[in-house]
Amino acid sequence: MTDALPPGGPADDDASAARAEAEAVASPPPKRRAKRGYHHGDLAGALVAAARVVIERDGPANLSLSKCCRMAGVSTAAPYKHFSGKDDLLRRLVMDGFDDLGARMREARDACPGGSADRISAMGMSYVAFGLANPGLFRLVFGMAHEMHDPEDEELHACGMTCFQTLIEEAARAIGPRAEPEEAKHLAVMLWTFVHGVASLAMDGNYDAARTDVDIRRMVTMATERLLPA
Amino acid sequence: MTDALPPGGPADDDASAARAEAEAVASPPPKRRAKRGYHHGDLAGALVAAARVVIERDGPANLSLSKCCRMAGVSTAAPYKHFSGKDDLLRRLVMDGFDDLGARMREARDACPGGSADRISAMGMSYVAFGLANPGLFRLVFGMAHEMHDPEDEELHACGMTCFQTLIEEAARAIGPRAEPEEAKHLAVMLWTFVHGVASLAMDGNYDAARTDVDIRRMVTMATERLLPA
DNA sequence: TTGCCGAAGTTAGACTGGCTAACTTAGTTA
DNA sequence: TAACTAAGTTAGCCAGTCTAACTTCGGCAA
Repeated sequence: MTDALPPGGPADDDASAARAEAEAVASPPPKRRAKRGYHHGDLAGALVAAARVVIERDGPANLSLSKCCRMAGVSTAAPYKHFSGKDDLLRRLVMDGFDDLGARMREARDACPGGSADRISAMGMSYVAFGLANPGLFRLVFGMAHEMHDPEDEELHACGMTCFQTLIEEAARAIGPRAEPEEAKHLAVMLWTFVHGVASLAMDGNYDAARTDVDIRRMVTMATERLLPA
Repeated sequence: MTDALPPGGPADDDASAARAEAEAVASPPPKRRAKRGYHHGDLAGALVAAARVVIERDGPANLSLSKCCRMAGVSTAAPYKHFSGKDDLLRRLVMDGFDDLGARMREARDACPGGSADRISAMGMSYVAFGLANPGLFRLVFGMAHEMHDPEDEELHACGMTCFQTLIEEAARAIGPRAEPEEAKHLAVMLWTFVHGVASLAMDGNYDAARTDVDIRRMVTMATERLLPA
């Protein structure tokens, strides 16, 4: 991969968010002030923050509850007072991830002065930027999640849907006022598919591996234009 | 996800290949005939076959060497006579995966009577079909592999490149005789990106999760047409 | 034919990680 | 201020990766 990401864009926001979270790992927040002795104050939050750090540093496969515990300075049995197990902690991460991603996409859309095509490109870029800034989380959200979570988990499902819905709305606007719901949905799926492909391949280093100079912004813009119905 | 896959197509070939391998797990091949006593005969092959079964049944995250050992009927220390460790076995799977995928793409291309666009669509469909038939392997090949393998591993890299090269050639043919190498490469990346997105989202159940009826064949054909330069 | 050598198994065990049970600590509330 | 409860702790089980040291067996050379 090469460039194509804004130097002060959402990617950096994400990175600094992760950094801020990293600091929160060891120290509880001001509210609910505990003296940081026997009781942590906000262990659940600290574990989530630690997990986000580990997941990016070592990859989702190498995330262990023990590591998170060590980072938070508690025993390995402590998490079970807040989560039913490792999977439950990961579920929390996935839901937060969906929320974050959705927020960034809406931000990108709202900050875009252009027409529908531009807004869709901007949302696409924010999707890709999110993946590149949080590859571990992204993989967790779209990949591993299905291996371990109940497909009937409606709360989790709703988080993902909220995200997708934003894109469907914009696709409907691009088609025009006479857009049929199914048509907009299909267009949204196609656009989503493309940016998801970009994010996945870029993230996993496959563009690098293919030794090809890929200008992500150019490619997303071009694909959006071509995929939108004439 | 819904349909869009040929009932007798490559997906079934893949499935039956997996089944054949499953049978090979416990019994050594005729060559190098061992009496199946102390010595296994082809433990390396049996472990790879077992891993392919487990990876699809339980997901890559839940693959354990121990499980493979149990399936092959050997002790947990036995694999270390053939592989340097779990990662080394996975490396073998990834290389086999690339080889398989490349072979299927070339088959699809050669079996296609139409023009360039049709051939590219056919290759795309075979890529998606491979992902759907071997989701665990696909995830391993394109995802987890980068978490654990040396980026300098040239042998592994070459396996992936062979695959990608096939698509570049076809992209060049689509552009025409005056295609510049970079142009063909960029087109190939874009096409690859789309089908990779399709495979990833379909595989992980995200189309289902989005509660959208997606006709994969139609979408791949349409996207290929639109993404090819007019 | 025999005997030795090496490849391919084995058992035992160190170490890590997930998770539980039983206990302890300390903040809140009557 | 006593008791209740939330949120920690230690100890320990089980599964998994990997190593060290031992055993088995097949093939080859004397």
